[in-house]
Amino acid sequence: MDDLDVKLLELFTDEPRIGALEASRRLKVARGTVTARLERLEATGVITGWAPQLDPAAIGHPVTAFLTLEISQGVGHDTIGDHLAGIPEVLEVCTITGAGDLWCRVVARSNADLQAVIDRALAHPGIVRSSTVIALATQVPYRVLPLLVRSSSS
Amino acid sequence: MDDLDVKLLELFTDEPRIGALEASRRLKVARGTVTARLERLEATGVITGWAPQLDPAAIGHPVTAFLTLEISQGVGHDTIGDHLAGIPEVLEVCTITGAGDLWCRVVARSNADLQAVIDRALAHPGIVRSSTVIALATQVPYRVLPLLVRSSSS
DNA sequence: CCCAGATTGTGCAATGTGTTCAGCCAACAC
DNA sequence: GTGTTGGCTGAACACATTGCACAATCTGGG
Repeated sequence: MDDLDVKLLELFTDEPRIGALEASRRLKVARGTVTARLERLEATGVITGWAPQLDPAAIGHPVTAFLTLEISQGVGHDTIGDHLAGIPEVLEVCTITGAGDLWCRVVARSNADLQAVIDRALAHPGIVRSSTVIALATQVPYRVLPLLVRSSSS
Repeated sequence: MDDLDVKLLELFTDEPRIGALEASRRLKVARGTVTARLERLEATGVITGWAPQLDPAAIGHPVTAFLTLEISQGVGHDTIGDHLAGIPEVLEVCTITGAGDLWCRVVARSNADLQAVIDRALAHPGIVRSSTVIALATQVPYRVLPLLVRSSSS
């Protein structure tokens, strides 16, 4: 994870559709080096994928909310996780610190639809309490790159 | 946004490095159709980018936490947003419902480092209160595709 | 019925990819 | 010092893919 790796990732983040050859020209290295570096970054898990990023808002789900769920004692997190994974509007689920808690990101077509989504999410006897906050605006869109640029030492 | 669009997105999510030609073979459509569809999906904002996905854990930041910040009256969200945007470990910031609140996702090298990151995030006079939860495990990794598969009507 | 827009299949030149090769250099162990 | 290893380079090659343009066909709505 040296300077070249960081430059590569910056370049491919800015202009993902350039190929190995064009990247090698920009960075003034051999094409094989670009290929090898990218392979290594994928092998070490730094690059987890090249899938296209999709915008839930653009496919009719402009409402985002965060749910915090409290799970009853004795019910596995995985049980609830599987339940939530079955709901398409649930985009992400994490276990968090606290008394057996889960956090999840959900989206919906409207505030009314959000209610329905939440109802579906909560329709599991293992969930004893929940709280919801609605995301109003994105101040900083999800990003990872700044981490790299600063700490290219790792 | 019809069935073909969904199949295209599924295909490119599963195997992003296949090209237009290979995709056209798999879906049994003309290459030009694949190209045109992808261009349209990008133009309409459904596909927001093709950047490689990076794993913060793989670059030395395995600790994830969610902060909820309460902002003092009269201080703009943007002010705090800019402050937070300047911190590389802050990966995402949203305004949320509630009394002038912000939510953010931060990562850190360790629990000790997390403390330092949080201190930096809170080092703004406009922030009057905060709470932190640490993400322990990912039950459902971030995804969008299930939304499409179900609601390909939109 | 007619039309605009989408899709198709085709062809070609230009470009990029996968692969391999030998040569070079720095770091390292002995 | 010597030898070895690993990474980078520049080059070559066959092959696949892309960008672009074209006319033909299909399809849904006015």
